[in-house]
Amino acid sequence: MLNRVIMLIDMDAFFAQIEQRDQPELKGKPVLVIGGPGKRTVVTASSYEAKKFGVKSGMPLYQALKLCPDAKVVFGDHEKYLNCSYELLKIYKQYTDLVEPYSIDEAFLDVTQVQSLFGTPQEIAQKIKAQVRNKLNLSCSIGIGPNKLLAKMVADFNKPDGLTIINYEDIPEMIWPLSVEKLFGVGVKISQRLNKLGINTIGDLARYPKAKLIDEFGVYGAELHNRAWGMDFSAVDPKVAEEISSIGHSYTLPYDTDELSLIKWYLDWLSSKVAERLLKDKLKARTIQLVVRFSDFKTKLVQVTLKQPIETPAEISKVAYELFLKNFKGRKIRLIGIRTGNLTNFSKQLELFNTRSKIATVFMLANKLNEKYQKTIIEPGALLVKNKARYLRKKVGCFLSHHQKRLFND
DNA sequence: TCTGGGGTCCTAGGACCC
DNA sequence: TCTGGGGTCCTAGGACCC
Repeated sequence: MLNRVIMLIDMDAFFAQIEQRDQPELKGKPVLVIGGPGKRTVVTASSYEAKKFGVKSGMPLYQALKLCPDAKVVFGDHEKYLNCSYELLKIYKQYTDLVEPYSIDEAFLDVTQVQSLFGTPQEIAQKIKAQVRNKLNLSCSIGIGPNKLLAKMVADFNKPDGLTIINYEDIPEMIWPLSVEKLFGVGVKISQRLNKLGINTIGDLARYPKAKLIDEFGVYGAELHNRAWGMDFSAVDPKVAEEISSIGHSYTLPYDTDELSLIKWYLDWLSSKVAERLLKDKLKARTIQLVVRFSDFKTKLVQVTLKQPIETPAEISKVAYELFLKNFKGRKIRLIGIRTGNLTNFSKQLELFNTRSKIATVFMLANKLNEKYQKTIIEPGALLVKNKARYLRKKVGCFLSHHQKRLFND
């Protein structure tokens, strides 16, 4: 098989860099980008000048300011960063169709097939870096490897403004000395368990008997072992990022509360934010999750899956509030959130209008009418009426097109 | 002075259907 | 009279990533 050439492009301190670009007075200074006001806010991004003091993203702001008292604190502008992210993707797509956005500031590119057009992997990377610099006045770091895993791991090597290439034969020298939590998929919990087994570096993991890892971690043990050997066969897939599987919002309250009226108010607010995004993406949701974090920081999640998908703020909030009353009433919470899943694309449903079964067509028509009048004109029960065609004709006859009438009369 | 907000994927057990 | 196995959907929890 042809050796693949995969790139991971990772923006350097993305949010902070954009702010330094747009506010020249911040250049060369430690900058902390935060999400919002409040005592409980954390650092979402920090400039390299701030990182030197030990500031990391996710750190509470008060803590970061202790480490770096002179830092400039800036409110993040997520929309601006998103737009910037789109501009970056446009640049990448000039080089290959195989661009997989991985996060707001990272993307994988498969450049295997475009080397005859744009040069060696290194030359392609340099061209992209120059273009990002010239067009957006931003710097990025690029990792190049035979698969996504290795490309991603080495992208961090020479940050900022780095360019690192790795081949399979470099794994013992470049990857194995790294501590095991640097391996993609190894977080706090798993690294603790690995450490207990005497596995501290990725090399330790690679040399550890695979069978024993499987005993300890199940199938994930085999996966970890493969990763330690730099094995990853996953493709760069431009489509993965297009399919949204859940949409949610959450909020950490300024102070812990068990007050129902307040909780209800926040659920209404969160529901409207969720509904707004559902509408924008023409989606409806069947599963509603309520997320709650208590004063002791334990987080609970309960969910319900409905027969029919919903989309309006009122519907979502009602379901979430019922979940709250049923499960968490009377307990003090510090965070509340709503996430929706089991999403169906409403525009696609409409496309199916002509090929759907009659009953589905009736349902959709009923839904549309109910929506139009903001109330239930046709109840689901009506659809079970034996002579539903006549029933519906009587009720909504004047709205039916010729085609629809024929459907009902059949 | 405690620890954000946006996601994804995996697992295990129970319900239900065939 | 005693007893099945596979598939799918749902819930809850856990781990991870940026």
